[in-house]
Amino acid sequence: MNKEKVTIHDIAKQLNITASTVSRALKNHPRISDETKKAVQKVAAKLNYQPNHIAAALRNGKSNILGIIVPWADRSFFSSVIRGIEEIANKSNYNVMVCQTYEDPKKEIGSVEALLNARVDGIIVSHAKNAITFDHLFKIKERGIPLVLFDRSKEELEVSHVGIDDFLGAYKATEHLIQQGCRRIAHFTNLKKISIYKERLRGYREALIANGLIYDESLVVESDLQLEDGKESMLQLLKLKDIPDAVFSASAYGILGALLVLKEQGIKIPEEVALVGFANESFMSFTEPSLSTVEQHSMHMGNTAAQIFLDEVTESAKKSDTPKKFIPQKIILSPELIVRQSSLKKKIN
Amino acid sequence: MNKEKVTIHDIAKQLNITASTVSRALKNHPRISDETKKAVQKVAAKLNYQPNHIAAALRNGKSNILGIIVPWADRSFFSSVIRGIEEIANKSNYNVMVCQTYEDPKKEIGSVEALLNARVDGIIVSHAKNAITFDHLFKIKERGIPLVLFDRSKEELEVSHVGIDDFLGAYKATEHLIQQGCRRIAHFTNLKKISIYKERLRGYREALIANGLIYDESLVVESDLQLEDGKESMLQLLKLKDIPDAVFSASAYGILGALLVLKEQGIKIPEEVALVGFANESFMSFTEPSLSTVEQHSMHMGNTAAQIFLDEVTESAKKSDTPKKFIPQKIILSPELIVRQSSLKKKIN
DNA sequence: TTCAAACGAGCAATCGATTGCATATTGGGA
DNA sequence: TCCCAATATGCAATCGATTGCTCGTTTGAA
Repeated sequence: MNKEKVTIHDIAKQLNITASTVSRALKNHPRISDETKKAVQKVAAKLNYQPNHIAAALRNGKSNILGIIVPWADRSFFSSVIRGIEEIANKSNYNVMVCQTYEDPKKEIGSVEALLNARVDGIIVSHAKNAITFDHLFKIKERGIPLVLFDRSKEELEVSHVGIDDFLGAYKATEHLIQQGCRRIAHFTNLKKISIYKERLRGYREALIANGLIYDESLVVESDLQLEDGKESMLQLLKLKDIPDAVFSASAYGILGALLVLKEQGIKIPEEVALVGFANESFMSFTEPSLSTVEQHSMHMGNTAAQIFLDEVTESAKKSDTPKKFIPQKIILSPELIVRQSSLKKKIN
Repeated sequence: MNKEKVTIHDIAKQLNITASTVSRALKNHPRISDETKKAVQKVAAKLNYQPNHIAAALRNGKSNILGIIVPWADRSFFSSVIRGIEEIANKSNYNVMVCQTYEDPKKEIGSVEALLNARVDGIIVSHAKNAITFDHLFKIKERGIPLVLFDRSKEELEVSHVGIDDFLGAYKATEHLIQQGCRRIAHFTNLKKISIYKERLRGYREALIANGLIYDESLVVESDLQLEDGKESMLQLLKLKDIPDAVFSASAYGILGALLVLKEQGIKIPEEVALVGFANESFMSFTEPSLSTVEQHSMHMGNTAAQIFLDEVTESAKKSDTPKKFIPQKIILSPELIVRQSSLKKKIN
């Protein structure tokens, strides 16, 4: 029933010492005697004292909260990254605050605002695909708050980033399709301002060329890469005189859309059209046929992003006599091709 | 480059007024002249002033953060609920802080601790299935912080709760299977301490009895209801002399496990075994055949939970001369059966 | 003309933890 | 015995926003 707040002052009063001493005792300050420390701990426990982090945050200028902004928290890619971030952050006593933008640039700006207002100590972002400006991200940097981007990045931002080698992932995927005997490989892409899709497109293209195939623009379909977009794109491809014998989508939901359309039309996968997606969403192993895709090591990506953040805060905590210019880290993880039924024409012996 | 913090004092200095006035002006206090208000707003904008919510939080004793604890944020049920909560909470200027427990009771206790330390203004929880004690939840109540449970509840807690009518959902699902001609209907359940599974089991049982079928314990399989559990449970059922002609699972992943096993064994769905799950995970419409299930109106559940929270904070904000005992609200939403291929033996005309 | 009410803004305390600097106590060496 | 150095705490300011109370001006009604 001790309904309300127990503060260090209450503890101090009980022991006839000051709050300063209590504060130091609780933080195991070397100048406090062991005797006092024990006494303080005992009383703290007895009164069920809970430190007020807000007060500490105000005084210290840090909240021990790490902000995360993602388009969707329920995509398995993003949720794994979040989990990876939490794993590392929690160990260093940070809590995370997750904001979803639902790919809406306005919501993204609002989220940045909210996190900044909550005085988070750092922000990890994978920005909305159709972001128009990046002023809000610049703002974070200007405020001196560590900013780490993952997956989707923006060169101009001069900020740390962790992603996968999108080019390589796409290259591997495309090459795999070629090895399976496909010759007219279509690609679903998104041509907005973010580099990952450009890189995937480039990987696709280079793989074609390296294998003596031509890069045919009519086989490259641009969209938002969601489920419905994937369906439409596939329908569009089916209207061609000469339909493709494979589709490599830069997204998971995109390839799912293709799969649903093909099944509806009674087109055989992978015999007539082979499919490979990008990102390892859980549903991809449950579809019929199961979907080949490019695994992005999302959990590890989260770990890495969190680690970069931690490095940056501890770095900026050091009083830098030499102002030491900030060098953003760019970390590129290696993707892995996961081959499932949707692209396996040949038997593996 | 105005690297650091602009405070109301900086604004005050520029205008030769005091911080009090600035504070009031920004909050549109009636006792401040319009002239002053405009001047303050102008300077605030010019200096790019960002209010420090932490300071306000300390002073006001409220952080405007709403904590959410869920087992998984990437299950579509939970992520929809979270979205529903955010929708309402954001409108009232609350930010949410989401913690995942991964069904681990220890993590759940840690999450409560973390949220309490962050001084959240309320906590909305769907607790871990295998929770052993509920002391941590009691603690929230004792601290006078609004607590709302959703989906999974705990009677003893005397706390507001929003859920669906699990009994009815299960009843409908079971009755539907019976109408489709199934006579030996198995059930996947979880017999831990939470009532939702008990209610679903009861709904299943009552539906059987009401339709003149017997309740056969050997057809009720208990597990953790995850994907692997579903597989094992199905395998177990297949060992019976007389295998069931339908399975109704109290979870989505459980029924998916059943589906995968049945397909592997070449057993036809729904002809030989019909399937119905619970909770509308997105993958359920992509499987082959697509899976029938019970929709829980998750977004609406989130809206409701957030609304209850808002009601409770504004309620407790009123200085209650009459201490007015707290009456927890219990809100039960109505579930909806979604019939897909996995349970549709008869043609619909 | 007079006085109280209405109005606008300032003062200073407060929220709780933290921390640089000052102070008090003790002990040991010269 | 004296003095310096540890050692253990206390003092008071600070972080930034908020708010009850006070004080000086206006304004309008009697």
